[in-house]
Amino acid sequence: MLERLEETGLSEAMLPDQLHLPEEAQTLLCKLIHAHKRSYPAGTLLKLEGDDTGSVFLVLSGWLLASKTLADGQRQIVDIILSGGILEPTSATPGVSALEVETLTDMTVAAIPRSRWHDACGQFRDLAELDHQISDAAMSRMAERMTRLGKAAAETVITYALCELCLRSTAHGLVEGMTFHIPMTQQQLGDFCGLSAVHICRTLRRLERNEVLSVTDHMDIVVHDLATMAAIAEIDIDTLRQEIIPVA
Amino acid sequence: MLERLEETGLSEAMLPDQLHLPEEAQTLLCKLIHAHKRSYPAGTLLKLEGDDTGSVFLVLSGWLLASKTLADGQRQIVDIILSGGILEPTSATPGVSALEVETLTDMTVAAIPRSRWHDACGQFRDLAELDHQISDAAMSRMAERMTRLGKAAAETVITYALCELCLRSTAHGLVEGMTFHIPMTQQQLGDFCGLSAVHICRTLRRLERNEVLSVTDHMDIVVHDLATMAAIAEIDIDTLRQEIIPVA
DNA sequence: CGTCCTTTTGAGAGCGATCAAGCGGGGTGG
DNA sequence: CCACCCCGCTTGATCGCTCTCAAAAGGACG
Repeated sequence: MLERLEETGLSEAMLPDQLHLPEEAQTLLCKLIHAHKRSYPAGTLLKLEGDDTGSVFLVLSGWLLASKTLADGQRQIVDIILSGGILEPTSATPGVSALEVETLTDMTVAAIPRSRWHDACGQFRDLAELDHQISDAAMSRMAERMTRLGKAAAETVITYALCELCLRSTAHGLVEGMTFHIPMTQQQLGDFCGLSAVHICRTLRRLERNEVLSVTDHMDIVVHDLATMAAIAEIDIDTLRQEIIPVA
Repeated sequence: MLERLEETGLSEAMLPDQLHLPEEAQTLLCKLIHAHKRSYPAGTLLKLEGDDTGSVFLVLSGWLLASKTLADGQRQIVDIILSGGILEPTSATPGVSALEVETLTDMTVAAIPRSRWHDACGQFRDLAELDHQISDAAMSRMAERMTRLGKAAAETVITYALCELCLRSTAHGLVEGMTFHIPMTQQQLGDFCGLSAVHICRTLRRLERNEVLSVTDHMDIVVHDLATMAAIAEIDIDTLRQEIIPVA
Protein backbone atom coordinates (compact mmCIF):
# COMPACT_ATOMS: atom_id res chain seq x y z
CA MET A 1 0.00 0.00 0.00
CA LEU A 2 2.76 2.40 0.92
CA GLU A 3 4.64 2.42 -2.34
CA ARG A 4 1.62 3.58 -4.23
CA LEU A 5 1.40 6.94 -2.60
CA GLU A 6 2.66 8.89 -5.55
CA GLU A 7 0.01 7.57 -7.89
CA THR A 8 -2.45 10.31 -7.21
CA GLY A 9 -0.27 12.54 -9.32
CA LEU A 10 -1.07 15.58 -7.27
CA SER A 11 1.81 17.43 -5.78
CA GLU A 12 1.63 19.21 -2.50
CA ALA A 13 2.17 22.49 -4.22
CA MET A 14 -0.93 22.05 -6.29
CA LEU A 15 -3.46 23.33 -3.86
CA PRO A 16 -2.65 27.02 -3.60
CA ASP A 17 -1.21 27.37 -7.10
CA GLN A 18 -3.98 26.18 -9.31
CA LEU A 19 -6.66 28.18 -7.58
CA HIS A 20 -7.31 31.56 -9.06
CA LEU A 21 -6.97 33.35 -5.78
CA PRO A 22 -5.92 36.94 -5.40
CA GLU A 23 -2.29 37.20 -4.45
CA GLU A 24 -2.83 38.19 -0.85
CA ALA A 25 -5.21 35.34 -0.25
CA GLN A 26 -2.81 32.92 -1.83
CA THR A 27 0.02 34.17 0.32
CA LEU A 28 -2.03 33.73 3.46
CA LEU A 29 -3.11 30.27 2.37
CA CYS A 30 0.46 29.24 1.70
CA LYS A 31 1.52 30.58 5.04
CA LEU A 32 -1.22 28.70 6.84
CA ILE A 33 -0.39 25.50 5.01
CA HIS A 34 3.29 25.89 5.67
CA ALA A 35 2.73 26.49 9.37
CA HIS A 36 0.51 23.46 9.88
CA LYS A 37 1.75 20.93 7.40
CA ARG A 38 2.13 17.44 8.84
CA SER A 39 2.90 14.05 7.37
CA TYR A 40 1.41 10.82 8.62
CA PRO A 41 1.76 7.16 7.68
CA ALA A 42 -1.18 5.15 6.43
CA GLY A 43 -3.57 4.07 9.14
CA THR A 44 -3.05 6.97 11.52
CA LEU A 45 -6.00 8.11 13.56
CA LEU A 46 -6.12 11.89 13.35
CA LYS A 47 -9.22 12.39 15.41
CA LEU A 48 -11.22 10.11 17.64
CA GLU A 49 -14.97 10.14 17.71
CA GLY A 50 -16.18 12.72 20.20
CA ASP A 51 -12.76 14.26 20.35
CA ASP A 52 -12.33 17.97 20.54
CA THR A 53 -12.23 19.00 16.98
CA GLY A 54 -10.25 22.14 16.73
CA SER A 55 -8.86 21.60 13.27
CA VAL A 56 -9.81 21.91 9.66
CA PHE A 57 -7.94 19.35 7.58
CA LEU A 58 -6.60 20.46 4.25
CA VAL A 59 -5.48 17.42 2.30
CA LEU A 60 -2.24 18.06 0.44
CA SER A 61 -1.51 14.54 -0.73
CA GLY A 62 -2.88 11.09 -0.04
CA TRP A 63 -6.31 9.82 0.97
CA LEU A 64 -8.16 10.74 4.14
CA LEU A 65 -11.25 9.03 5.53
CA ALA A 66 -14.10 10.24 7.74
CA SER A 67 -16.18 7.60 9.48
CA LYS A 68 -18.73 6.99 12.18
CA THR A 69 -19.07 3.91 14.35
CA LEU A 70 -22.28 2.80 16.00
CA ALA A 71 -22.51 1.24 19.44
CA ASP A 72 -22.79 -2.24 17.94
CA GLY A 73 -19.47 -1.80 16.18
CA GLN A 74 -20.80 -1.21 12.70
CA ARG A 75 -18.75 1.38 10.95
CA GLN A 76 -19.69 3.61 8.05
CA ILE A 77 -17.16 5.54 6.05
CA VAL A 78 -18.99 8.78 5.52
CA ASP A 79 -16.61 10.32 3.02
CA ILE A 80 -13.16 10.01 1.55
CA ILE A 81 -11.13 13.14 0.97
CA LEU A 82 -8.39 13.38 -1.65
CA SER A 83 -5.75 15.96 -2.48
CA GLY A 84 -7.15 19.44 -2.58
CA GLY A 85 -10.09 18.42 -0.41
CA ILE A 86 -11.02 19.99 2.86
CA LEU A 87 -12.49 18.18 5.84
CA GLU A 88 -14.06 20.18 8.59
CA PRO A 89 -15.18 17.64 11.17
CA THR A 90 -17.85 19.68 12.85
CA SER A 91 -21.58 19.75 13.40
CA ALA A 92 -24.40 22.09 14.36
CA THR A 93 -22.51 23.00 17.51
CA PRO A 94 -19.16 24.42 16.46
CA GLY A 95 -16.35 22.36 17.86
CA VAL A 96 -18.47 19.28 18.45
CA SER A 97 -18.17 16.40 16.06
CA ALA A 98 -18.81 12.70 16.08
CA LEU A 99 -16.56 11.85 13.20
CA GLU A 100 -13.46 9.73 13.24
CA VAL A 101 -10.71 10.87 10.89
CA GLU A 102 -8.07 8.48 9.68
CA THR A 103 -5.40 8.30 7.00
CA LEU A 104 -5.87 5.71 4.28
CA THR A 105 -2.43 6.20 2.77
CA ASP A 106 0.75 7.91 3.77
CA MET A 107 -0.18 11.53 3.41
CA THR A 108 0.40 15.15 4.21
CA VAL A 109 -2.29 17.43 5.56
CA ALA A 110 -2.43 20.91 6.95
CA ALA A 111 -4.36 20.75 10.23
CA ILE A 112 -5.38 24.36 10.54
CA PRO A 113 -7.05 25.57 13.73
CA ARG A 114 -10.69 26.18 13.05
CA SER A 115 -10.61 29.81 14.12
CA ARG A 116 -7.63 30.55 11.90
CA TRP A 117 -9.34 29.05 8.94
CA HIS A 118 -12.54 30.94 9.56
CA ASP A 119 -10.64 34.18 9.94
CA ALA A 120 -8.95 33.60 6.63
CA CYS A 121 -12.27 32.82 4.95
CA GLY A 122 -13.83 35.88 6.51
CA GLN A 123 -11.02 38.00 5.23
CA PHE A 124 -10.92 36.76 1.65
CA ARG A 125 -14.17 36.14 -0.07
CA ASP A 126 -12.53 34.01 -2.74
CA LEU A 127 -11.21 31.71 -0.10
CA ALA A 128 -14.63 31.43 1.46
CA GLU A 129 -16.12 30.60 -1.92
CA LEU A 130 -13.48 27.99 -2.53
CA ASP A 131 -14.26 26.43 0.83
CA HIS A 132 -17.94 26.54 -0.04
CA GLN A 133 -17.48 24.96 -3.43
CA ILE A 134 -15.41 22.15 -1.99
CA SER A 135 -17.99 21.39 0.63
CA ASP A 136 -20.73 21.52 -2.01
CA ALA A 137 -18.84 18.85 -3.90
CA ALA A 138 -18.62 16.75 -0.75
CA MET A 139 -22.33 17.15 -0.11
CA SER A 140 -23.07 16.16 -3.67
CA ARG A 141 -21.07 12.93 -3.62
CA MET A 142 -22.50 12.03 -0.23
CA ALA A 143 -26.01 12.48 -1.55
CA GLU A 144 -25.18 10.37 -4.57
CA ARG A 145 -23.75 7.55 -2.50
CA MET A 146 -26.50 7.75 0.09
CA THR A 147 -29.06 7.24 -2.65
CA ARG A 148 -27.44 3.91 -3.49
CA LEU A 149 -26.81 2.86 0.10
CA GLY A 150 -30.52 2.83 0.72
CA LYS A 151 -32.03 0.28 -1.57
CA ALA A 152 -29.73 -0.32 -4.51
CA ALA A 153 -28.16 -3.73 -5.16
CA ALA A 154 -24.65 -4.46 -3.91
CA GLU A 155 -23.37 -4.35 -7.49
CA THR A 156 -24.69 -0.85 -7.88
CA VAL A 157 -23.19 0.51 -4.68
CA ILE A 158 -19.80 -1.01 -5.35
CA THR A 159 -19.48 0.00 -8.98
CA TYR A 160 -20.66 3.47 -8.08
CA ALA A 161 -18.01 3.76 -5.38
CA LEU A 162 -15.34 2.64 -7.83
CA CYS A 163 -16.52 5.14 -10.43
CA GLU A 164 -16.54 7.95 -7.91
CA LEU A 165 -13.06 7.21 -6.65
CA CYS A 166 -11.63 6.73 -10.13
CA LEU A 167 -13.11 9.98 -11.41
CA ARG A 168 -11.79 11.84 -8.41
CA SER A 169 -8.36 10.29 -8.09
CA THR A 170 -7.14 10.10 -11.66
CA ALA A 171 -6.56 12.86 -14.13
CA HIS A 172 -7.75 10.78 -17.08
CA GLY A 173 -11.04 10.03 -15.39
CA LEU A 174 -13.15 6.98 -16.06
CA VAL A 175 -11.75 5.30 -19.16
CA GLU A 176 -11.99 1.79 -20.49
CA GLY A 177 -8.77 -0.19 -20.21
CA MET A 178 -6.88 2.11 -17.88
CA THR A 179 -5.68 0.90 -14.53
CA PHE A 180 -6.41 2.83 -11.39
CA HIS A 181 -5.66 1.96 -7.84
CA ILE A 182 -7.78 2.21 -4.73
CA PRO A 183 -5.77 2.14 -1.52
CA MET A 184 -8.42 0.34 0.49
CA THR A 185 -8.95 -3.19 1.69
CA GLN A 186 -12.16 -4.99 0.86
CA GLN A 187 -13.16 -4.47 4.49
CA GLN A 188 -12.77 -0.71 4.10
CA LEU A 189 -14.59 -0.70 0.79
CA GLY A 190 -17.34 -2.58 2.58
CA ASP A 191 -17.52 0.07 5.29
CA PHE A 192 -17.76 2.64 2.51
CA CYS A 193 -20.55 0.82 0.70
CA GLY A 194 -22.50 -0.48 3.67
CA LEU A 195 -21.70 -4.09 2.80
CA SER A 196 -19.74 -6.88 4.46
CA ALA A 197 -16.22 -7.56 3.26
CA VAL A 198 -17.28 -11.04 2.21
CA HIS A 199 -19.96 -9.68 -0.05
CA ILE A 200 -17.58 -7.14 -1.56
CA CYS A 201 -15.33 -10.01 -2.50
CA ARG A 202 -18.10 -12.08 -4.04
CA THR A 203 -19.49 -9.17 -5.99
CA LEU A 204 -16.09 -8.15 -7.37
CA ARG A 205 -15.52 -11.76 -8.45
CA ARG A 206 -18.85 -11.83 -10.20
CA LEU A 207 -18.13 -8.57 -12.00
CA GLU A 208 -14.88 -10.13 -13.14
CA ARG A 209 -16.58 -13.28 -14.38
CA ASN A 210 -18.96 -11.09 -16.35
CA GLU A 211 -16.02 -9.26 -17.84
CA VAL A 212 -17.11 -5.87 -16.60
CA LEU A 213 -13.85 -5.17 -14.81
CA SER A 214 -10.88 -6.89 -13.29
CA VAL A 215 -9.26 -6.48 -9.92
CA THR A 216 -5.70 -7.53 -9.27
CA ASP A 217 -2.95 -7.01 -6.80
CA HIS A 218 -4.71 -5.30 -3.92
CA MET A 219 -7.24 -3.20 -5.73
CA ASP A 220 -5.68 -2.34 -9.04
CA ILE A 221 -8.77 -1.95 -11.12
CA VAL A 222 -9.32 -2.05 -14.86
CA VAL A 223 -12.69 -1.37 -16.42
CA HIS A 224 -13.30 -3.54 -19.46
CA ASP A 225 -16.87 -2.68 -20.27
CA LEU A 226 -17.50 0.91 -19.32
CA ALA A 227 -21.02 1.09 -20.68
CA THR A 228 -22.14 -1.88 -18.62
CA MET A 229 -20.29 -0.59 -15.60
CA ALA A 230 -22.02 2.79 -15.83
CA ALA A 231 -25.36 1.07 -16.27
CA ILE A 232 -24.83 -1.07 -13.19
CA ALA A 233 -23.66 1.93 -11.19
CA GLU A 234 -26.68 3.83 -12.45
CA ILE A 235 -24.64 6.84 -13.46
CA ASP A 236 -24.14 9.05 -16.43
CA ILE A 237 -20.42 9.66 -16.40
CA ASP A 238 -20.44 13.24 -17.62
CA THR A 239 -23.20 14.25 -15.27
CA LEU A 240 -21.49 12.59 -12.36
CA ARG A 241 -18.25 14.35 -13.15
CA GLN A 242 -19.96 17.71 -13.13
CA GLU A 243 -21.54 16.94 -9.81
CA ILE A 244 -18.54 15.74 -7.88
CA ILE A 245 -15.45 17.19 -9.55
CA PRO A 246 -14.90 20.88 -8.82
CA VAL A 247 -14.15 22.87 -11.94
CA ALA A 248 -10.56 24.11 -11.97
CA MET B 1 -52.08 17.02 6.54
CA LEU B 2 -52.89 20.60 5.72
CA GLU B 3 -54.41 21.60 9.03
CA ARG B 4 -51.25 20.63 10.86
CA LEU B 5 -49.08 23.24 9.29
CA GLU B 6 -48.98 25.46 12.32
CA GLU B 7 -47.64 22.75 14.58
CA THR B 8 -44.04 23.51 13.98
CA GLY B 9 -44.53 26.54 16.18
CA LEU B 10 -42.07 28.56 14.19
CA SER B 11 -43.30 31.81 12.80
CA GLU B 12 -42.07 33.23 9.56
CA ALA B 13 -40.59 36.13 11.40
CA MET B 14 -38.36 33.86 13.41
CA LEU B 15 -35.54 33.51 10.99
CA PRO B 16 -34.01 36.97 10.86
CA ASP B 17 -35.02 37.97 14.38
CA GLN B 18 -33.51 35.31 16.52
CA LEU B 19 -30.13 35.41 14.83
CA HIS B 20 -27.66 37.75 16.41
CA LEU B 21 -26.85 39.47 13.18
CA PRO B 22 -25.58 43.01 12.94
CA GLU B 23 -28.35 45.40 12.04
CA GLU B 24 -27.29 45.99 8.47
CA ALA B 25 -27.04 42.30 7.74
CA GLN B 26 -30.40 41.70 9.25
CA THR B 27 -31.93 44.46 7.20
CA LEU B 28 -30.51 43.00 4.02
CA LEU B 29 -31.68 39.53 4.97
CA CYS B 30 -35.19 40.77 5.67
CA LYS B 31 -35.23 42.59 2.38
CA LEU B 32 -34.10 39.51 0.49
CA ILE B 33 -36.67 37.38 2.21
CA HIS B 34 -39.41 39.85 1.62
CA ALA B 35 -38.57 40.14 -2.05
CA HIS B 36 -38.54 36.40 -2.69
CA LYS B 37 -41.06 35.01 -0.29
CA ARG B 38 -43.42 32.47 -1.84
CA SER B 39 -46.03 30.13 -0.47
CA TYR B 40 -46.74 26.68 -1.85
CA PRO B 41 -49.18 23.93 -1.02
CA ALA B 42 -48.00 20.51 0.14
CA GLY B 43 -46.67 18.32 -2.63
CA THR B 44 -45.36 21.04 -4.91
CA LEU B 45 -42.28 20.29 -6.96
CA LEU B 46 -39.97 23.28 -6.63
CA LYS B 47 -37.14 21.91 -8.71
CA LEU B 48 -36.85 18.95 -11.04
CA GLU B 49 -33.80 16.77 -11.15
CA GLY B 50 -31.32 18.23 -13.60
CA ASP B 51 -33.18 21.49 -13.62
CA ASP B 52 -31.31 24.73 -13.68
CA THR B 53 -30.79 25.52 -10.07
CA GLY B 54 -30.57 29.22 -9.72
CA SER B 55 -32.03 29.50 -6.27
CA VAL B 56 -31.12 29.07 -2.66
CA PHE B 57 -34.15 28.03 -0.64
CA LEU B 58 -34.62 29.61 2.74
CA VAL B 59 -37.33 27.76 4.61
CA LEU B 60 -39.59 30.12 6.53
CA SER B 61 -42.27 27.67 7.59
CA GLY B 62 -43.19 24.09 6.78
CA TRP B 63 -41.16 21.09 5.68
CA LEU B 64 -39.08 20.84 2.52
CA LEU B 65 -37.58 17.68 1.04
CA ALA B 66 -34.54 17.06 -1.15
CA SER B 67 -34.39 13.75 -2.98
CA LYS B 68 -32.67 11.85 -5.74
CA THR B 69 -34.18 9.23 -8.00
CA LEU B 70 -32.23 6.48 -9.72
CA ALA B 71 -32.92 5.20 -13.19
CA ASP B 72 -34.75 2.17 -11.82
CA GLY B 73 -37.21 4.44 -10.02
CA GLN B 74 -35.80 4.02 -6.53
CA ARG B 75 -35.95 7.27 -4.69
CA GLN B 76 -33.92 8.42 -1.71
CA ILE B 77 -34.86 11.41 0.37
CA VAL B 78 -31.48 12.93 0.97
CA ASP B 79 -32.50 15.49 3.55
CA ILE B 80 -35.50 17.23 5.04
CA ILE B 81 -35.30 20.95 5.74
CA LEU B 82 -37.41 22.66 8.38
CA SER B 83 -38.03 26.28 9.33
CA GLY B 84 -34.84 28.25 9.53
CA GLY B 85 -33.06 25.76 7.30
CA ILE B 86 -31.34 26.59 4.05
CA LEU B 87 -31.19 24.36 1.02
CA GLU B 88 -28.73 25.13 -1.71
CA PRO B 89 -29.28 22.51 -4.36
CA THR B 90 -25.89 22.62 -6.00
CA SER B 91 -22.83 20.50 -6.58
CA ALA B 92 -19.18 20.76 -7.51
CA THR B 93 -20.13 22.70 -10.61
CA PRO B 94 -22.03 25.78 -9.48
CA GLY B 95 -25.49 25.84 -10.92
CA VAL B 96 -25.59 22.11 -11.61
CA SER B 97 -27.54 19.88 -9.32
CA ALA B 98 -29.21 16.52 -9.47
CA LEU B 99 -31.55 17.07 -6.59
CA GLU B 100 -35.31 17.19 -6.65
CA VAL B 101 -36.88 19.66 -4.25
CA GLU B 102 -40.43 19.25 -3.08
CA THR B 103 -42.72 20.60 -0.38
CA LEU B 104 -43.89 18.15 2.27
CA THR B 105 -46.40 20.51 3.82
CA ASP B 106 -47.95 23.80 2.91
CA MET B 107 -45.06 26.16 3.37
CA THR B 108 -43.40 29.45 2.70
CA VAL B 109 -39.88 29.75 1.39
CA ALA B 110 -37.69 32.51 0.10
CA ALA B 111 -36.21 31.35 -3.21
CA ILE B 112 -33.26 33.68 -3.42
CA PRO B 113 -31.15 33.80 -6.59
CA ARG B 114 -27.87 32.10 -5.91
CA SER B 115 -25.78 35.11 -6.86
CA ARG B 116 -27.78 37.42 -4.59
CA TRP B 117 -27.31 35.08 -1.70
CA HIS B 118 -23.61 34.76 -2.29
CA ASP B 119 -23.24 38.51 -2.55
CA ALA B 120 -24.98 38.91 0.76
CA CYS B 121 -22.77 36.28 2.38
CA GLY B 122 -19.68 37.89 0.91
CA GLN B 123 -20.73 41.22 2.29
CA PHE B 124 -21.55 40.14 5.82
CA ARG B 125 -19.31 37.69 7.50
CA ASP B 126 -21.93 36.85 10.11
CA LEU B 127 -24.32 35.85 7.40
CA ALA B 128 -21.70 33.64 5.80
CA GLU B 129 -21.03 31.99 9.12
CA LEU B 130 -24.70 31.44 9.69
CA ASP B 131 -24.94 29.83 6.26
CA HIS B 132 -21.93 27.72 7.09
CA GLN B 133 -23.26 26.60 10.44
CA ILE B 134 -26.58 25.60 8.94
CA SER B 135 -24.91 23.54 6.26
CA ASP B 136 -22.64 21.94 8.88
CA ALA B 137 -25.76 20.84 10.71
CA ALA B 138 -27.14 19.38 7.49
CA MET B 139 -23.89 17.53 6.83
CA SER B 140 -23.92 16.19 10.34
CA ARG B 141 -27.41 14.76 10.22
CA MET B 142 -26.77 13.29 6.77
CA ALA B 143 -23.69 11.53 8.09
CA GLU B 144 -25.63 10.23 11.04
CA ARG B 145 -28.41 8.87 8.91
CA MET B 146 -26.05 7.49 6.29
CA THR B 147 -24.33 5.48 8.99
CA ARG B 148 -27.58 3.73 9.74
CA LEU B 149 -28.69 3.35 6.13
CA GLY B 150 -25.70 1.19 5.49
CA LYS B 151 -26.00 -1.84 7.67
CA ALA B 152 -28.24 -1.07 10.63
CA ALA B 153 -31.52 -2.92 11.17
CA ALA B 154 -34.77 -1.39 9.95
CA GLU B 155 -35.78 -0.67 13.54
CA THR B 156 -32.66 1.38 14.02
CA VAL B 157 -33.03 3.45 10.88
CA ILE B 158 -36.67 4.20 11.53
CA THR B 159 -36.37 5.09 15.20
CA TYR B 160 -33.37 7.22 14.39
CA ALA B 161 -35.32 9.11 11.73
CA LEU B 162 -38.15 9.70 14.16
CA CYS B 163 -35.76 10.94 16.83
CA GLU B 164 -34.07 13.27 14.39
CA LEU B 165 -37.30 14.76 13.15
CA CYS B 166 -38.77 15.11 16.63
CA LEU B 167 -35.69 16.83 17.98
CA ARG B 168 -35.62 19.20 15.06
CA SER B 169 -39.30 19.97 14.72
CA THR B 170 -40.44 20.43 18.30
CA ALA B 171 -39.32 22.92 20.85
CA HIS B 172 -39.61 20.46 23.71
CA GLY B 173 -37.36 17.96 21.98
CA LEU B 174 -37.45 14.23 22.54
CA VAL B 175 -39.61 13.62 25.61
CA GLU B 176 -41.51 10.60 26.82
CA GLY B 177 -45.27 10.89 26.51
CA MET B 178 -45.43 13.94 24.27
CA THR B 179 -47.10 13.77 20.90
CA PHE B 180 -45.33 15.00 17.82
CA HIS B 181 -46.40 14.85 14.25
CA ILE B 182 -44.51 13.91 11.14
CA PRO B 183 -46.14 15.14 7.95
CA MET B 184 -45.02 12.19 5.85
CA THR B 185 -46.67 9.08 4.52
CA GLN B 186 -45.13 5.70 5.27
CA GLN B 187 -43.98 5.65 1.67
CA GLN B 188 -42.08 8.89 2.17
CA LEU B 189 -40.65 7.72 5.46
CA GLY B 190 -39.52 4.63 3.58
CA ASP B 191 -37.79 6.75 0.96
CA PHE B 192 -36.11 8.61 3.79
CA CYS B 193 -34.94 5.43 5.54
CA GLY B 194 -34.10 3.31 2.52
CA LEU B 195 -36.90 0.84 3.27
CA SER B 196 -40.11 -0.20 1.57
CA ALA B 197 -43.36 1.30 2.78
CA VAL B 198 -44.56 -2.15 3.71
CA HIS B 199 -41.62 -2.71 5.96
CA ILE B 200 -42.05 0.69 7.59
CA CYS B 201 -45.56 -0.33 8.48
CA ARG B 202 -44.54 -3.69 9.90
CA THR B 203 -41.74 -2.20 11.95
CA LEU B 204 -43.90 0.57 13.40
CA ARG B 205 -46.49 -2.03 14.36
CA ARG B 206 -43.85 -4.11 16.06
CA LEU B 207 -42.54 -1.11 17.98
CA GLU B 208 -46.09 -0.49 19.11
CA ARG B 209 -46.58 -4.08 20.23
CA ASN B 210 -43.39 -3.79 22.24
CA GLU B 211 -44.71 -0.62 23.82
CA VAL B 212 -41.84 1.52 22.68
CA LEU B 213 -44.02 4.06 20.93
CA SER B 214 -47.44 4.47 19.40
CA VAL B 215 -48.46 5.87 16.07
CA THR B 216 -51.95 7.13 15.42
CA ASP B 217 -53.86 9.24 12.99
CA HIS B 218 -51.42 9.69 10.14
CA MET B 219 -48.15 9.83 11.98
CA ASP B 220 -48.93 11.34 15.34
CA ILE B 221 -46.21 9.76 17.40
CA VAL B 222 -45.87 9.24 21.13
CA VAL B 223 -42.76 7.75 22.65
CA HIS B 224 -43.57 5.54 25.62
CA ASP B 225 -40.18 4.12 26.44
CA LEU B 226 -37.55 6.68 25.59
CA ALA B 227 -34.60 4.70 26.92
CA THR B 228 -35.43 1.71 24.75
CA MET B 229 -36.13 3.95 21.79
CA ALA B 230 -32.75 5.65 22.11
CA ALA B 231 -31.07 2.27 22.46
CA ILE B 232 -32.73 0.95 19.33
CA ALA B 233 -31.89 4.12 17.42
CA GLU B 234 -28.34 3.85 18.72
CA ILE B 235 -28.23 7.44 19.83
CA ASP B 236 -27.37 9.43 22.87
CA ILE B 237 -30.02 12.11 22.90
CA ASP B 238 -27.91 14.96 24.21
CA THR B 239 -25.04 14.21 21.88
CA LEU B 240 -27.38 13.98 18.92
CA ARG B 241 -28.98 17.29 19.81
CA GLN B 242 -25.62 18.98 19.88
CA GLU B 243 -24.77 17.53 16.52
CA ILE B 244 -27.88 18.39 14.57
CA ILE B 245 -29.53 21.33 16.34
CA PRO B 246 -27.80 24.65 15.72
CA VAL B 247 -27.28 26.62 18.91
CA ALA B 248 -29.42 29.72 19.01
C1' DC C 1 9.68 -20.40 8.51
C1' DG C 2 5.98 -18.88 11.27
C1' DT C 3 2.58 -15.27 12.07
C1' DC C 4 -0.78 -12.09 10.89
C1' DC C 5 -3.78 -9.94 7.72
C1' DT C 6 -6.43 -10.10 3.64
C1' DT C 7 -8.84 -12.59 0.26
C1' DT C 8 -11.51 -16.43 -1.27
C1' DT C 9 -15.12 -19.89 -1.14
C1' DG C 10 -18.89 -22.71 1.03
C1' DA C 11 -23.11 -23.44 3.71
C1' DG C 12 -26.90 -21.82 6.17
C1' DA C 13 -30.01 -18.44 8.19
C1' DG C 14 -32.55 -14.20 8.36
C1' DC C 15 -34.14 -9.79 7.11
C1' DG C 16 -36.49 -7.11 4.11
C1' DA C 17 -38.46 -6.82 -0.83
C1' DT C 18 -42.18 -7.93 -3.66
C1' DC C 19 -46.67 -9.39 -4.88
C1' DA C 20 -51.33 -9.48 -3.54
C1' DA C 21 -55.54 -8.86 -1.16
C1' DG C 22 -58.37 -6.51 2.21
C1' DC C 23 -59.41 -2.55 5.16
C1' DG C 24 -60.45 2.25 6.32
C1' DG C 25 -61.07 7.21 6.00
C1' DG C 26 -61.92 11.40 3.59
C1' DG C 27 -63.51 13.65 -0.30
C1' DT C 28 -66.69 13.96 -4.26
C1' DG C 29 -70.77 13.55 -6.75
C1' DG C 30 -75.24 11.87 -7.14
C1' DC D 1 -77.30 11.50 3.11
C1' DC D 2 -75.42 7.87 0.89
C1' DA D 3 -72.46 5.53 -2.49
C1' DC D 4 -68.43 5.44 -4.51
C1' DC D 5 -63.63 5.98 -5.25
C1' DC D 6 -59.05 6.84 -4.28
C1' DC D 7 -55.24 6.67 -1.50
C1' DG D 8 -52.82 5.13 2.32
C1' DC D 9 -52.38 1.59 5.79
C1' DT D 10 -52.36 -3.30 7.17
C1' DT D 11 -51.37 -8.09 6.88
C1' DG D 12 -50.05 -12.59 4.69
C1' DA D 13 -47.04 -15.46 1.82
C1' DT D 14 -43.04 -16.17 -0.67
C1' DC D 15 -38.55 -15.18 -2.62
C1' DG D 16 -33.95 -13.75 -2.80
C1' DC D 17 -30.15 -10.96 -1.44
C1' DT D 18 -26.84 -10.31 1.88
C1' DC D 19 -25.19 -11.50 6.50
C1' DT D 20 -22.78 -14.56 9.51
C1' DC D 21 -19.97 -18.28 10.67
C1' DA D 22 -16.19 -21.12 9.21
C1' DA D 23 -12.23 -22.78 7.05
C1' DA D 24 -8.52 -22.53 3.93
C1' DA D 25 -5.31 -20.24 0.84
C1' DG D 26 -2.28 -16.42 -0.48
C1' DG D 27 1.05 -12.57 0.67
C1' DA D 28 3.85 -9.53 3.43
C1' DC D 29 7.02 -9.20 6.96
C1' DG D 30 9.81 -10.26 10.70
